[in-house]
Amino acid sequence: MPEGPSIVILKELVQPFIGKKIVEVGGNSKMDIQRIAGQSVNDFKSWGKHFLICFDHFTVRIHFMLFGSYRINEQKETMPRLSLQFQEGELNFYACSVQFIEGDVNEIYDWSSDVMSDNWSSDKAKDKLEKQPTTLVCDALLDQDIFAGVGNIIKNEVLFRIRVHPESLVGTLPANTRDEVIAQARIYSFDFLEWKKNYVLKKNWLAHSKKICPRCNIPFIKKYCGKTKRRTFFCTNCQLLYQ
DNA sequence: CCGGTTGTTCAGCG
DNA sequence: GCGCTGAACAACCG
Repeated sequence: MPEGPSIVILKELVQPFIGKKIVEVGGNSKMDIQRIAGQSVNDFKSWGKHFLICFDHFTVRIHFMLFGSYRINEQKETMPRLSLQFQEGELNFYACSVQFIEGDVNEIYDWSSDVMSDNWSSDKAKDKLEKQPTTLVCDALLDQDIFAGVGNIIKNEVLFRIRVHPESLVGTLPANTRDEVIAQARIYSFDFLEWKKNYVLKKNWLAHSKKICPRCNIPFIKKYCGKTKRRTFFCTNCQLLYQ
């Protein structure tokens, strides 16, 4: 569920609810979710892993964290965190974080840092990377201020694809390699989107959760890398370490 | 059946 | 105030 492309899929699936009025609200969120009742959905947006439901004067931010899920016109056995009933159809969110954002969402979110956005700016990502040369590239890819939407799977796959060791220093990467990190963070995310839509995402993993490097046929290293200490799979033979 | 995780925030500590 | 660590959250897969 959680990585950026999965949120883009959700956004596409809920398009029929745009402009529709919410007639009833339920769920066990501790936020004041009843204020949503009677409101009409102006738009659905996404920023990285954030799913945004926009109303006239406020926006509901859903973050699925690690375990969150949703159902459209269906229900799960468990109590939803937030349930939106429309005249026709319903939207249910489970085990997620629900937050309210007041005012204009365009002033709060920088769309240029979302790798899935039409407004994505690789130049801004480059500027941010240049400001933190001692950051490990595995940590940089997970930094939502730089690559909003990139998660642990995308991180592992991008680094394998461009043959970069996860513990390489951002500032030591050759310029063209650094540019590949930035370019593939976006390109792989769109590959992820298409594969996920076609239910072939896992089949296309080359590194994430794999035991053997498909290029070298030697065992991958599995290590909890960087200050983010997330599971990282890499090949010490074909992924070059820059330090 | 248990262990681990596509994520983030926050308290506590030195 | 800083960075680091661990807990908390809570669902599903293998």
